[in-house]
Amino acid sequence: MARRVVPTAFPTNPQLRTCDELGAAVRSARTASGLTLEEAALAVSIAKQTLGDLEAGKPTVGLGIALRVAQALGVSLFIAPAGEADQIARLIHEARG
Amino acid sequence: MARRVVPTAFPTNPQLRTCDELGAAVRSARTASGLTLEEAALAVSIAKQTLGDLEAGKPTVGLGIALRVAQALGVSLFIAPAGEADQIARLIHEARG
DNA sequence: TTTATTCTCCTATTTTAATAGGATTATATG
DNA sequence: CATATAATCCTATTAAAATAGGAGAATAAA
Repeated sequence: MARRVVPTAFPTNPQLRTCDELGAAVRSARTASGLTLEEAALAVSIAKQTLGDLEAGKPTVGLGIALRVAQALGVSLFIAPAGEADQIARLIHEARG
Repeated sequence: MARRVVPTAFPTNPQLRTCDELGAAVRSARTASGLTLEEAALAVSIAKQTLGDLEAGKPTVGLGIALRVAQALGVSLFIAPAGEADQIARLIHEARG
């Protein structure tokens, strides 16, 4: 009789350009692990509203919080000079089949 | 007789874990393009101090600002589930020779 | 359809980010 | 070494993030 945490899709595009994309990834990772917003927020020591904002793609969230939450929930980030971007995006895409 | 913008190295580790790493990448990209802190800050419409904070790895900088500056200066980011992290890191590393 | 639970809003408060301007420090170059 | 210039470090002000707590809306599942 209980509503469960609803799984969402991880973004297919490997390039991270916007806050929305990071938010979607974080939400996907959180729901995949079955944690509620409140549980996850407690686990990373932030307010549930802040985590909600991050998942909603609000650009106002602090960079440190965003990186910490991403890592804690299982979202990995990568960095490269823009010149390598296309090649890397292709590599990741291919590696997924 | 003038001091020029000093080039710095881009982080070798493709994985983005900390604010410091993003800061180092941004600084590397900025200096590579020969822009001063003030010029670059003006170009992306933020205060020079904020850009300085970002490059110094301060976690307090806003996520939206960080992503916007990274993109504008030529730093590309990628995102993936943690399960793919090692494989992707290896791919990027190999692609660089 | 009902219901337990999750998520999203809302308000108020406190903390802190972002800014502007300028002073100081550091250092690449001549 | 001398010095022009970039980066850092101040101070003060304004704007906004982060928080806590709870009310309301949405919705999986029985």
